[in-house]
Parts: sequence; structure tokens; C-alpha cells
Amino acid sequence: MLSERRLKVLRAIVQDYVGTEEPVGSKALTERHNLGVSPATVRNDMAALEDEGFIAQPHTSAGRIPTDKGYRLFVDKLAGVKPMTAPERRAIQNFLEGAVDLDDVVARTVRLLAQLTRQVAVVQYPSLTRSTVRHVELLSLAPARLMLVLITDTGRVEQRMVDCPAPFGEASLADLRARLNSRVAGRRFSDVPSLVEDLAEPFEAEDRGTVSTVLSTLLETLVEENEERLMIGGTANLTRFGHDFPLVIRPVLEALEEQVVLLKLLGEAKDPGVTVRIGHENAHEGLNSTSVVSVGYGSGGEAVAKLGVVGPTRMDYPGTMGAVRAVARYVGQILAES
Amino acid sequence: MLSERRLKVLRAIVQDYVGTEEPVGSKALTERHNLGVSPATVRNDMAALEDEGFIAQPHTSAGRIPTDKGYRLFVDKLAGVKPMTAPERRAIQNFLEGAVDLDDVVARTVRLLAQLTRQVAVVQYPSLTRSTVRHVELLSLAPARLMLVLITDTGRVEQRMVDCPAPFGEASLADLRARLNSRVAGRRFSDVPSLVEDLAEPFEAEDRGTVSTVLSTLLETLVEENEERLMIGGTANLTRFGHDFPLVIRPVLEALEEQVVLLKLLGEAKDPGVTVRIGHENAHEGLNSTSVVSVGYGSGGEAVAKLGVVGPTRMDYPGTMGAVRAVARYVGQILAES
DNA sequence: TCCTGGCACTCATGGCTCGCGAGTGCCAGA
DNA sequence: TCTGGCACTCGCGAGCCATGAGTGCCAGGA
Repeated sequence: MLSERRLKVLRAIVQDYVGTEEPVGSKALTERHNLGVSPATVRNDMAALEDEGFIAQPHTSAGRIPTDKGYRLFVDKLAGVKPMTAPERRAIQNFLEGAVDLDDVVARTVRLLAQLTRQVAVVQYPSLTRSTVRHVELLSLAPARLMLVLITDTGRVEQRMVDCPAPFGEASLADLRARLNSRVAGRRFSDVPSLVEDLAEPFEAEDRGTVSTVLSTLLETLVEENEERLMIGGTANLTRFGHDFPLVIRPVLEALEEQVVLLKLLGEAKDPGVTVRIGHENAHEGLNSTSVVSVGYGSGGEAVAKLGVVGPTRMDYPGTMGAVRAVARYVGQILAES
Repeated sequence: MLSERRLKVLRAIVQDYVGTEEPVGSKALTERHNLGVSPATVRNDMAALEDEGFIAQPHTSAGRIPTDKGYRLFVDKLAGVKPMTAPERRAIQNFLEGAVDLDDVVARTVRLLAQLTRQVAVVQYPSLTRSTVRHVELLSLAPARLMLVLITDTGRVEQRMVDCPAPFGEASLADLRARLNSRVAGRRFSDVPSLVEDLAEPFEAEDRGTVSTVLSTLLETLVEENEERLMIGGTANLTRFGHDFPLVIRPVLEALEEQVVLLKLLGEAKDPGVTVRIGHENAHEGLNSTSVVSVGYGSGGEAVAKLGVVGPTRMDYPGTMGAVRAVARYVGQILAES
């Protein structure tokens, strides 16, 4: 087991390294943090920490830098979440409050997160499955062509064309619209399938085909759109990554373009609080030298989507976690209001 | 005036430099292109070309590289657009054909362009002002709350909430919906304002307020959404930029995140054909070391939006122009079909 | 008038050595 | 268990030099 002081040393190393971006040696440590012991003692502790795999030397006769394992311990045991200051909180609120629609909320959130953390921000659009239906609309565009519009409580709108097997009268259309809405309005998306199962039954035989086409399109929309959208921003912050540029930045940019990868990344975080995945803990290889800080957000108490940032493993974890948590909280509020 | 041979020399320099990424010298030139003259002659020509500002030396005793002015001449006079091969054309078509909706078309286009050109791709969503109305729908969400849905011929959908000054009956709603559609369906967005001017007149006094609110929301939508959306991709290709990485790449990434900048960039290209803006020809400073190749695309004969790529000034202009033109053509086809 | 071969010159690049200094590990003594 | 001391390692940057690609210029030839 690591002694109290060794943990302190580890914390000091992480803090210094995050600040200076340079390997930190025993002498510098004792000077900048009053550990109350001499450099020699710290050296012994560092040797022990290295044996346990928490820190490493880039090369002999250089200072130490934290390993992924070291950051992990730091995040879990040695550092809390740094709360935002009151002015920062006010700034966040102001920035988000001007948003006019869902797209705008997401766009603003991305910019805000990127600015606050000076890292790459990723925001997932509120998910369909976990939200509820506000309204379903059917429009007749041509005799045998309908448009299905789905409006969610988070303000998201999805539309689909429906080609009907047979012409569909205005009366039937109004009927279907009314029945559909009385069934699903206000219900959760995940409940919709069972709720519309028998909806075709009351209709005339000639209309049944169209009704079931509409219903299956609706269900498809729920499923398909589950391949959820997201928005990223702040990629310019990648340039602050380090000196050995292209090698590191390239795979990250590639990973960021793969929505699937990112969604999986955010999705993996099951924790109700802020989740941190450090370096090799990320399944995707291109992100092995990055850390991902993510958290769920939602209009009510429940999370309907995730947001987070991607940055170098050498990041200010407490500050980043604080920013991510605060932004998520305020976005939730904004969504609840609208 | 530049002699025929000097133009040939310039062309050879551009081609070699684009290929090798290294300053090209007189000896290498005579070896790789059969110019029929000796290196010494080429040297004289190069000196002349340098005097005129078409090429430059990074440092004395290195080869020459083209200047922006040199690339300009190359693009304008010395090189055509390289047409895509038949298999390439087929691949483009296949890739785009699977798209299910407008978002998907745009997303696929971005990926395709980025892959083909190995550069950063930018695709603007079909613009509202230049498209036509397919349908306007009004939904009653609450007694005094309506939703306005606007569907364009390019498949784009915009929705807006409308808070009514007074409750609005179903009958009035149906009436308004019918009148609205008979006026604007199939018309160009730019014509809409004059078409709906007097639409409130036939309504009862109590409904007038709501009708004009709806109309002004509609008009706002047309204007506001003129701040058009776009999608970018292939940013990982920026890593192939050069050796002096961070300094160049950072401002580019920043510029790419400013939608306004990009829209202006694409918008500036007035040419009906492929437009090329080279290096300092781009107004935005961050893009001074990049070239932008863009072209309009549209469902009919007319361009409703632009697409293009951003890459280093040292790019394969004929190939890139060919790819951009071909993709624009096929996207236009896809849009026309849907 | 234009092209060519020759020649002297420039200068970026890469390999090399070397001294500096930060940082370490280890050990003996408190 | 901590501390001061000491010898050792080794990355880094400076300085140096040889190399060679590339140039500009010139005088002679077509």
C-alpha cells in the first residue's frame, strides 16, 4: 500500500506536469510543494511509485511523468471536482440562454465547452429513445404520398416521406392523425411500439396497407435515428496537444470524424456522475493518448444524452470535470424550459 | 510576355513540386520533362519567372517553388480540369445513391469529397432562398400555440413555434393552411414575401393577429435560415499539410469552425464553373496558405448551394477540380430525383 | 539572338563531437 | 526512516565541417 506521503508526491507530480508540460524532478517538487522532506526522500518515493506503475521516465536522467494508471489514481482518490466560480456559472447561463432552437442549444453548448476547457467538445443531440413524443403530424403531399413529422419534447423534429400503397383520403388521414396522437402523445419513445400495435384494426381494409406503412415508418424512425447525431467543436485546441504533433493529432482527428466511435465513447460511460476515461482505457486506438471526460444531461432528472470533451491525458482533470458537469447541468435547465 | 517554353517550365515546376513536395531545381526538371533544352537554359527561364513573381526560392541555393501567382497562372492557362475516369464516376454515383434523406446526402457528399481529394471537404446545405416551397404545414399544439413546418423541394424541413396572440380555431387553421399553400406551394422562397402580403385580409378580426404572427414567423424563417448550415469533413487530411505543422494547421482549424467565414468563402465564388481561390486570394488570414476549390450545385439547372474543398496551395489542381465538379454534378442529380 | 557548357559560389543539411546540467540511484550516517 | 553527498547517465544544444544540390554568370558556338 502507498503511504500518505507517496500519494501526496503523486498528486504533486500530476499537478506540476499538467502545469508545465515537462517531466518533473525531485528537486523541483520539494521546492514547489512543501512536502516537508528532502529531495532524496522524494526520490525514493518516486522510485516506489515507478515500481507500482504510476509514473514513468521518458528516458533515464529525466524527470517523471504520470502514467495512465497514475492519472487514474489521481482522478479517483487524490482530486475532487473543481466547482465553477459564481461568475463562471453566470457566464455559462448567459451564453446558453440566448439559444433559439435545439440546434442552437447544441451549437452553443459545443462552443462553450470548447472555450471553457480549451479542448475538443462533443455534444450528443438529445436521444429519441429516451425522450417523449410531443406530437405526430401527417401531411398529404400527393394523393399517395405522405409526410410523417415527429416532434419530441426536447424540440427535435424528424420527418420521413411515406409512399402509400393506395391513395389515402383526407378523412382517413385526419382519423389516423387523431388516433395516433391520442395513443402516443406524451409517451416515451420506447413505449411507442407496443402502443401502436393494433392501430390499423379500426380502419377500412383499403386503408390498412397505408396505415401499417405509416406505422412501420414511424417505428423505423425511432430505431434509425437512434444512430444519433452529435456535434463537435474546438478541434483547433488539438494544436495545443504537444510537440510530436502529426503522429498524435492525426488519429484523433480521424476518430472524431467517426460518429460511431464517438457515440460509443460517450455511451460507455454508465456512471450517473462525470465519467473519465484515461488514455488506453479508451477502446479506440486513435484515442489512446487522450482522455475523455463525459456526463449525461437531460431536461428532467433523467439523462437523455451525453456531452463531454476529448483532450490530452495531461489535462486539468478537476477543472475539466467541473466545467463539464456545470455545462451539463445548465443545458438540462435550458432544455426543460423550452 | 512569357515565351511558350517558359510557360512549359512553370507548368513542369508546379507539377513536380506538387508531386514531390520539394523545391525543384533546373537539373531535375530537364531530366523528368523532356523540354529539349539544357539545365542552363532552364535556369535562365527560372530567373525570368522569378523576376515576374511566378516562382520563388525558399533560400538561395535551393530549388524553386511556385508562388500564389504562379499557381494562378497554372490554373488559368496551363492546366485544364482532369475529368474523372469512368470507374471513378461509377463509384461516386454508387456512394451517393444509398442516401436516405437530405442530411444523409450531405454527409455522404462530405465523406466522398474528402476521400477523393484527400483534403478537407465543405458542403453547404441547399439554400432556402433559392429553393422552392413544397408545402407549408400548421399544427395546433395547444390552444394558443402553433407549429409551423416548412418543407422545401430539396427535402429540407424547418420548423418554428408560434405563440398566438389569441386562441385560433381548427377551422381557421385549416383555412389558413389551405390559403397559404395555394399561394406559396411550388414558388421560390424569394417570391414568398410578396405573395403572402395580403393574406390576413379575408380573416375575421379576432384571427388577424394570429395570422400575421404566423406570416411574420414564416418570413423570419426564410431570412434567418439564410445563415445557412454546412458540414465539413476530412480534417484529418490536414495532417498531410507539411512539416511546419502547428503554425499552419491551427488557423485553418479555427477558420473551419467559423461557419460564417466558410460561408463567405464559398459564397464569394460567383463563377458558374469551378472556382479556385489560391493562398492570399482568400480574404481570411488563416487560410492564406490554403487554396479553396468550390463549385455550385443544385437539383435543377440552377445552383442552390456550394460545395468545395480546402487544401494546401500545393495541391493537384486539375484532379481536385475534376473531383469537385463531378461530385457536384452527381449530388445535383440525386437531389433532383428525390 | 538564343542556347550551352563550364565554373565559382552559396548555403541548407546531416553527421559528429563535446560540455553542460538536470536528474537519478545508491550509500553511509544521523 | 530520513538526509546529504556523490558518482553516474544521458538528452540537449552549440559548434564545426564536409557534402552536394542548386544557383548566377560568362564566354563561346549555332
